[in-house]
Formats: sequence, structure tokens, C-alpha cells
Amino acid sequence: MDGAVLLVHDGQAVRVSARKALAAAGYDVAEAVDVPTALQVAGRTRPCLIFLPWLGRRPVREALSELRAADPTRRSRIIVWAEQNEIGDAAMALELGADDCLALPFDAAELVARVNACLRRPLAAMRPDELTAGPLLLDKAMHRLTIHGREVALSPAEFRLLAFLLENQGRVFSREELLRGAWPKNISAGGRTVDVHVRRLRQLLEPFHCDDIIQTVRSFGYRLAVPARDARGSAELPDVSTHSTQL
Amino acid sequence: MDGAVLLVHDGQAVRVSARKALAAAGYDVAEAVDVPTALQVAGRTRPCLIFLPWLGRRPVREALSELRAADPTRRSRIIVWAEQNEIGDAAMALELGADDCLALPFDAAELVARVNACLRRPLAAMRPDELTAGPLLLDKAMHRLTIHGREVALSPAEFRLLAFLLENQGRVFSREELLRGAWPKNISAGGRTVDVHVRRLRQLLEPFHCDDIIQTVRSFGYRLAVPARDARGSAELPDVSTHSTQL
DNA sequence: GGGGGCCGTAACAGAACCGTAATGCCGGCG
DNA sequence: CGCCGGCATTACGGTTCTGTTACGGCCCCC
Repeated sequence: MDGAVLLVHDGQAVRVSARKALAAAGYDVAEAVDVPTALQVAGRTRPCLIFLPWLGRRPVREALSELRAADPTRRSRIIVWAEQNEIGDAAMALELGADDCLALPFDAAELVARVNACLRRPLAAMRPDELTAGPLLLDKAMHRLTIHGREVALSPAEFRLLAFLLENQGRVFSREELLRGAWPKNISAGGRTVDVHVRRLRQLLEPFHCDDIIQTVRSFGYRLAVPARDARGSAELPDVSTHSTQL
Repeated sequence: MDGAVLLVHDGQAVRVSARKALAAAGYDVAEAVDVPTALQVAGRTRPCLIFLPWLGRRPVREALSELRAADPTRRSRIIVWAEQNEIGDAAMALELGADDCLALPFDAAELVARVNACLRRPLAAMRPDELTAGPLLLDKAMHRLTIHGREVALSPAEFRLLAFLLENQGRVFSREELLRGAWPKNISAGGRTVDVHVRRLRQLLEPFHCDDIIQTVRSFGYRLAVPARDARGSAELPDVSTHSTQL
């Protein structure tokens, strides 16, 4: 994903001021006057973020699905901007899958801050019903878990627990927090309840050799494994997995 | 996470109109006039989302860290609202870890849409609280330490100790202070306990050649070395490498 | 009304971790 | 040059926490 931001708007003044603000913040900027043009431009620039004008509910929905379908923009964040008096409607874009919205005329600092925030966010939000981690694929809408394409049956509690962990991949949760977050609100459970359900989940995942994606963090709780990111070059580093080394 | 939204603002008119909009959308609403009051109210209502007023950079940063530290609000989403003319500054709250921001006076539909969007977003979207020192990167939320992108496993005590030192980078702490600051409050430990844990930490860091970032200050205690900033502008920081023996 | 799946609780065994004590090493000081 | 205070390092026993299994109750469906 190249770092460009694509501004789509028919008003030149808007584009110019946005371009200035973004350029000052170090972003590359591309422009287009309407959605069809934007799709062409996106083919060349592969923008990581797109500003889309509010054109009414129907057109925006179509524009969003077009952008989500096209390859160069599938993984782009999308911010919808709209005149101040239309911002109430434009906010609906958030329900339609946009990542943020912004009123015009905009404040330059706010615009840059929102762009930064959007890009910082994982883009998982665009497909809230499908959660994945490694070979796992959990479809919340269908209430179905598949591993390597093979379906695995989950009990309701197991499903809620796994879904919650998938939604917050990598974060550590205490047993209490898990009970609060992944259990029906009225229920009162305690003790080793979470442990047991974790155990049952791991048991289900074991045949697929991915029972270790649910990790225990001793004296704190549990978390879903997430591969270490930011593997910036470190060639000469020793292997730490087997620290049998002594001095 | 109980479904309440907590409105913090000193203007009653703002709170009333927001309450109406949210209530119409089916949310429970609680109110508070300032942050200290909010913390009390949050203890009872356990809000899933909090509206915080923009009070300047420093106060907001402190309010955020307070809310992230307190148990009932640790995993609440936070939206900062600010008068239109301050929205540019308020957007900075996004960098500080807020989930969204909103200009006043607000549009009711936009407010509700933003609340929905925030709550729809997984917690993971929140900015991780990362502490860094040189090649070290410690994420408290994920409970994970990576060095040069490699994950390193820490025991609970090691993690607490390292986190504490990272939070107070460069400061010297006596063993007593470390026990008080980085250990559970009820525990009673003394003697060479800290020494041993420092040793174990250094042992873990050694394969990465950064075991010397935990420095011994003879007859005082320990501290974390302030790493040399990358070439530019390290002017205001004292050089710690030289006077490692006494002060 | 019966049966099966699901869930929460209790109990036990094992592992991980922590604190303490003992010993060796180094630098400072008389 | 030798003593002494302070730190590093190692080893070890006790404690805490977790994994695992078994059991009984509940609810839903048949």
C-alpha cells in the first residue's frame, strides 16, 4: 500500500486546501473530480486512503462497494466528506462501511489527525463479520468457524469467547474481563469457568495444530496469538527460542 | 461492558441535547460535569463509551491515562468533543489515544453514527500503549515485549519491573522504591529480590546485546538507560553512560 | 417425560515463578 | 596491601497459578 491519499471532490478549492494540509504532513496526494475518474487514478496510485464526497445514500453505497471490489482500492481506508449541513446524512456512511467522515469546510489539523488515526487503525473494521487469525476464519453472521476450509462446530459459549478474542487479537484479557466481555450480561460465573472453556476451545483446535493460538499469560489471563510485527532488519541476532545459552 | 454512555461536560445544554439524541438511539446515558466526578460515576455505571471535553493538551492526556488506568474505564471508548474553533487542537486527542473527536455544537445524527461506529470497532483499534527504549518495544495492552521485532517472553514480575522502569526512563530507583512501584501492593519482599529480577531481565536482554540498558547506580539502585537519540537533537538529555559510578 | 448437550463448579496434580540465603567478585578506602 | 561494603550470581524450597478431569444441574428438543 503506497502512501498516497486520493482526494475526490468536484470543488477545486476543497481539493487544493486539503492537498496543502496533507502535503505539509508528508503525504503524497492524488486528485479526482468524481468517482469514475477516481477509479482510474487509483489504478495508478494505489492510494491507502480515499476522500469521497457525500452524494446521497445510494451513490455512496455504490461507490463504496465499487472501491471495495476493485483491486487497487480494496484495502484503502475511506473518509466521506460533506458540507456542514449534510453531515448528519453523511455520517450514515459510517454504517455503510466508511472509516470516518468529515464536515466541510474542514480544519486542516483535524483533517490530518483523522487521516493519521484512520491509517493507524487496522482495516479489519471493513469486514466486521469475518474474523481471521492464521488458518482460522470465523463468520459471525453465519455463526460458523472454519479452519483450513473445514467446518468446526462450536458451542455458544465457545463461539462467543473465540469471537471476542478474535475481535481483540493480541490483547490480554483477565478472566474477569473475558466474563464481562464475552458472556451474556446477566450471568454470574466465576472461578475456573474461563479456564475450562479455553481448554475446550483448545481441544477443538488441537486436531488442526493451532491450539496454541490461544496463549496463556500467567497471572494475567489469556490472549490470541498474533505474529510479531515490525520485523525490521535484524540479521545477526541470535535465536532466542532456545535460550539454553549460559555465560 | 454495560451499554451506558457517559457524558462529561460542564455545559448543561450540551449534555441535555446529547442525552436526548443518545436516548432516542437506545443508549443508557450517565452524566458528569468534570473528570473527577466522571471517575466516580464510571465506578457505578461502567460505561462503554465516554465523551470527554477538550481542556487543553495536558489535561486531556492526563484524563486519558487516568481513564485507561482505572478498572471500570480501562476498555471504554473515548470521544473528545470540543467547540468548533478548538477542533483543530482537539483532533490531537486522536494521537493521544482517543477513539474519535466531535465538534460542538454537534449534529445529532452524526453523534449517534460516531458512537455506533466507535462501539462497532473492536477494542484493538485503540492505540496500544507502547513503551520503547532503543530496540525495546513493550506493549502493555498486549503484554508483550519485542526487541528488534523479536518476541521475548517475560515472567509477570519481570514484566512489571521492566514496564515500571520504562515508564520512568532515566530515573534512579532504590530497591525499596522499585518494590513499592512495580510489585503488587500486598506483597512483602525484601533483601536481594530486586537484584535477582534485574539479573533475570538482563539475562533475557543479553542475547540482543542490550542488557546494559538496565544500569546499576551503586549504593542507590537501578535505572533504565536513556538511549542515544538517533543522531539528531539529543541535546536536552544528559549523557548517562559516563557517570555510572556515582553522582 | 426422557435424553443429550452444554455449562458451571470443585478437586487435584503439575508446572512456573518468586523470595531468600549463600557465595564470589569488584572497587574503594585506610 | 588488606579490609569492607555493595553488587552479581547461583541454587533451592515454598507458594501460587494453571491445566485437566470429573461431576451434577439446567435447558432445550424430541
